[in-house]
Amino acid sequence: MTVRTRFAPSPTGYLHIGGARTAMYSYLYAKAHAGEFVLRIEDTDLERSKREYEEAQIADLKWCGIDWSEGPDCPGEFGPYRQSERTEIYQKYAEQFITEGKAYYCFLSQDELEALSEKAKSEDKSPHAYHDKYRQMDPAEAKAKVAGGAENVIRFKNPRKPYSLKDQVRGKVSWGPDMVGDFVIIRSNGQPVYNFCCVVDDWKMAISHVFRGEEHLNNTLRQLMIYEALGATPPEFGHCSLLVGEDRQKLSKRHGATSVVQYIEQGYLPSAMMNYLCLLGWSHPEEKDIFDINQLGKIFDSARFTKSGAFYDIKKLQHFNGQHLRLLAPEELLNKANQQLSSNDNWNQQDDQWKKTCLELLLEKVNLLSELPEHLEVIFNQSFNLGEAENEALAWESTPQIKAYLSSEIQKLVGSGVKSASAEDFSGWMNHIKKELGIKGKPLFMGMRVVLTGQCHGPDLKVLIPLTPLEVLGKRLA
RNA sequence: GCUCCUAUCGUCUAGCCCGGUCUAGGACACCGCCUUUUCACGGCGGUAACAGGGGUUCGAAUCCCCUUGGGAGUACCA
Repeated sequence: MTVRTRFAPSPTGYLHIGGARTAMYSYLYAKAHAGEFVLRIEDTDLERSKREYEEAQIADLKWCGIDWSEGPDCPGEFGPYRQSERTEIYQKYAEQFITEGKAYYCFLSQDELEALSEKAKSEDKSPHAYHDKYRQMDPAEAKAKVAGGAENVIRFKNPRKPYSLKDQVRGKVSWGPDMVGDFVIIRSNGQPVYNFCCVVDDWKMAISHVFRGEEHLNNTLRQLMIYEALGATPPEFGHCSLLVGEDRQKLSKRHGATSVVQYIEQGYLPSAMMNYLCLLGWSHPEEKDIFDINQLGKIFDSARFTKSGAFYDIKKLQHFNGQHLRLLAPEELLNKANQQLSSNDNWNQQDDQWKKTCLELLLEKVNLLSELPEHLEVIFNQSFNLGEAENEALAWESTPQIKAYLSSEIQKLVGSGVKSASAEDFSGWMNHIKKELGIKGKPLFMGMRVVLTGQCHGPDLKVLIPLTPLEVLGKRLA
């Protein structure tokens, strides 16, 4: 049997990092088993679903490096891949359930429903205890009522018996007979409800393995009932641990940046993002931490999922990003940096050789590409705030000599029409200061640094100075 | 309330299924040292955990029970 997994987002917002993670797990699992991965859009909530969100989520998924062989944008033999385009299918099975006595029409109004829930609650019963008022109604009578135009929903007739499941991550999970009531499968507007269409789709699309967040664990009970009513064999389920915030609650917008777009904008690398997310709820058999998820291959199997919720730690993500950044090939790094710095004139005016040298110099200082502009300041900044350490270095008696010498040297170079100093120029200056002025050690290095950059620390001077325009150097000395 | 899930350093986790090799390993963060005549990168080292209580056993992080904590679900959302 071919392994077929799927990711089934609702287009009601941007792709969430938790969604990206389960999508990745499903994708990796399919890849590990030479299977197929499909994308299905769950847009049965007409009010909240938007086509623009569907497009955005597809773009975000692609950015993550996740690819599918079937989906709304590349239909296969199991289509259509949008639930809003599959209503007749759901309708058909709902009607089948009615004729088989596995579901029934319910005419409870919203108000009645609320009153019934209140009543159940006050009697210390489950809220759904009285939602089955029409369960025993004569089917012919109900049908006539529907034909007469009475507003109705279709409720599934709970078999009221225990169910259990062998979950790929949780092991055996079981439920007692009255955890849920007779739940709605078709709304009064004719639209099917999640638990129903999810099952018919997973079944009709021949999905073999379902990986999703733990918040769906209890839904699985309802879904198991529907599989049974359909006479279908349920897929394997794997309910992954939740991503949580600092308060240990399910990650949501109030915890900060939770959409993958936000990380795209902040200049994170997809490889780092996926690597980090992958390790939040799964562990590498060889305890590797930095890796390319696409090289995982057969290593990715469901046995290594973690059961408890994982705190989403941006600090650690940043570390992963830094690691992946330093692993990038120079060409690739240049491309990414060009994207990140597309509006930075100082950067755009330079040639590729300059940029590459510069990146090599600055890379060790950043975890994020978006930190590059501030580090570029050490090259282009013309005014600066002197701190305590800088003032101290400027007050050394040797520093004014260095400053005077360097000023005249730079003046000379400018006069000769050169735009920047060469590495030879720089070592020449250093030798002169050492030999002719007799300054060495800390006063030499720190003196040159503070006079040329206005700071006591920063990147390697002998690489930095040739990158810096003489014009800037001149202004700083003045 | 009810149902389900869950519990190893501050955080992510390895180990648990198949008890002894665990004076519990790695990573982030933090601290120190080395490297760098600066900062960072890198290297080395340090602080730091088996929720509690009962069993079972010669022996338990590992098996069983209870307690406590945390989370999720309880919709005509997904």
